[in-house]
Amino acid sequence: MAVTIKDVAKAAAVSPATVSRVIADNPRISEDTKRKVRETMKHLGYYPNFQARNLVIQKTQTIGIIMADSATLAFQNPFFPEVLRGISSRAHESQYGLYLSTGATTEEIYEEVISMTQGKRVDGIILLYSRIGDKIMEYLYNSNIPFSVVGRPDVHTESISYVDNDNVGNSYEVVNYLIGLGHQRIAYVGGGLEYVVSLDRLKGYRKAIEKEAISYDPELIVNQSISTGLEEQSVRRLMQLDQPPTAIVTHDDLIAYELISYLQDMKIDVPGDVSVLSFNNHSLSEHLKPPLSTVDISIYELGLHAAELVLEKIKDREAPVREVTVPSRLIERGSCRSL
Amino acid sequence: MAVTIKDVAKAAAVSPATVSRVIADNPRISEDTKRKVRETMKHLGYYPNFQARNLVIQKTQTIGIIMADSATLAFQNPFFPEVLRGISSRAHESQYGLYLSTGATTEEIYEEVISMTQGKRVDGIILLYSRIGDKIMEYLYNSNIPFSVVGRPDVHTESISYVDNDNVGNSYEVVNYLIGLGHQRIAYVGGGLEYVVSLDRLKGYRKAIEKEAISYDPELIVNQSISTGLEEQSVRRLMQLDQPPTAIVTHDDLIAYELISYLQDMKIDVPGDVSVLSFNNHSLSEHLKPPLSTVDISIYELGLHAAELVLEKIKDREAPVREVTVPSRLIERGSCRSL
DNA sequence: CTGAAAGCGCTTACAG
DNA sequence: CTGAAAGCGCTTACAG
Repeated sequence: MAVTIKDVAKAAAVSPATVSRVIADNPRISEDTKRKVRETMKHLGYYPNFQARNLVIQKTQTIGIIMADSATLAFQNPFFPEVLRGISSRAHESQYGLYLSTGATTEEIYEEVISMTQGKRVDGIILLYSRIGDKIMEYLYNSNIPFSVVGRPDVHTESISYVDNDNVGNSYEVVNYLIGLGHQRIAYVGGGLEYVVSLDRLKGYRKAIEKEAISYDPELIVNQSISTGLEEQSVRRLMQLDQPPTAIVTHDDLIAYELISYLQDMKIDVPGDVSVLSFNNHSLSEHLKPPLSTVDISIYELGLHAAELVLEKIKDREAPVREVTVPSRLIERGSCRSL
Repeated sequence: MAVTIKDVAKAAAVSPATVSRVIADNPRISEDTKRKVRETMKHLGYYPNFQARNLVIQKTQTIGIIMADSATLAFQNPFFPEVLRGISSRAHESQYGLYLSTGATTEEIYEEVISMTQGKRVDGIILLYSRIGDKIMEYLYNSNIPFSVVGRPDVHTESISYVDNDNVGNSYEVVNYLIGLGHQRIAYVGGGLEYVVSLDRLKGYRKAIEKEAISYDPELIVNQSISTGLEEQSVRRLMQLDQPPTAIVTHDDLIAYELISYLQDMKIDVPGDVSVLSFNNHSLSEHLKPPLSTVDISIYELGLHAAELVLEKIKDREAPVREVTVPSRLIERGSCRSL
């Protein structure tokens, strides 16, 4: 079959141990034999077998990436590829590979995580979401497996490495911005309340509202499950309120445009009648009409740091837990107007 | 450390061989001992070590996924997550894992492919693109490694399993549709000419044009590299032609909307002044203004079959090469008008 | 129906 | 500076 370390050893007239040491660039091996061995490796087309190597060193040099159920819309969202690009970049730098969860349901993914960690397929895990009462995170936490989370964990927050934006702060700032433009009736269309990011943003929203002594009106809140699209009906309900919103904050650019299309169907102009503000800064948002005011949350950086954090834990299990906050910035474009 | 097959054997008072056979559900083991062993496995929390298992059976149960350089815009595009979803689904069904390339440049990715295949990290490869003169495909082909391609290979076409749309046909149909609407000056904004899909679509375009004895005008062709966005300047050039196009075919919805935004900047109305037609049917395209007429190319199916094809090759290296054509359909919306 | 032994392709103390 | 040997955690002929 493939050429092994033994073949190289024989051809180079050294022992397999020596070949192994040459691969590891062990300083105790003379330059002469290194050269000789490397030549025959090249000549024979030798490539080390990871499985064998990993088995003995008890590592895999790979990181498992767990996303929420792939059946969801989250997949349509550019968030995933972009965060992956950040992760890839950092992982590649340290010669780590990426292993992806393939399950479609929460249960399947849970099984996968157990099997990939227990079965030593990966050295650590990046959780691409933070959800309330998540079994997978709980398992990871209890098993003392190196992992990091994109998003603030709702429990054990102090003992888990994670990367996040300042979601409460961002949301506060954004709502405050709208208030500054003269808006008082501000709706919030968020992701499902099982996600910590949604809860945090809702908290920031509320803080900003109440600071101005505007009363918090639950009617103005739509919590759209992340797996379905935005429902036209929710938008309709919102706009048919006795006091409809004059501004809407939403959690993703794609959702924002879907929202805007429903508003247009109802002959409601953006930003003429209603201002819309969003998160994620999709590459398209500057080109569409209206150009969307949105918060850039540095998705690539999120991925980069998530990788950095697991890597730290993998390299040293006693490494201190770290929390990284990645910057966000509001990009003002044309979808909001002052009253 | 972790509990191994030996621990289970000891606890269940059988040999490691027997435990191994129980895991494999070998029919020669009595139901009695199977039950006993399974219980102690459960009790001890045993999970098989993949590395060890894979080392002896000489398989990995994982598929490597190679995308074009991650530095590109292709990543912003929903194509990648959607095709991945299709692949995941099929892979999960057969209990195969997914291993992702992380390199940012062609050269890095090439090195990775060699190391993941030679180093036995994966059993097979899915190439997510087909490019002219691609070194990676050439290597895969020559090394007799199981692989499949999303997109028609430009060489060895008969000896490689791949899945594709009928790109020539689709493009022909689409251009023909525009001609049917009365258009004669039809521009084509395609991806880079290094991709077979772009070449094929251009071929279909040309066929449709020439069938009507409309002369092929190179001025109407823009071949945008896939890694950069569409350049405003190219659009400007197109529209400042002596005889500017009345319709534009473009290769991706996101690009189409970027194009449309440039046209709007130039006070050119879509579809009033120019019709626009695209490929990929992004989930957003029905919601935006104008709703985009686009070709749905069944991206999910593309992934599904790509996985199916490698799996066939992995399971049986002598399995016949197959070519799968996935259906496409033109979705007429509001971005084209008849002259 | 079950076990002892060899082996997958590596690494790494230990010895020299 | 290098080698022989043991071992990582499994599987699988071979034997009984």
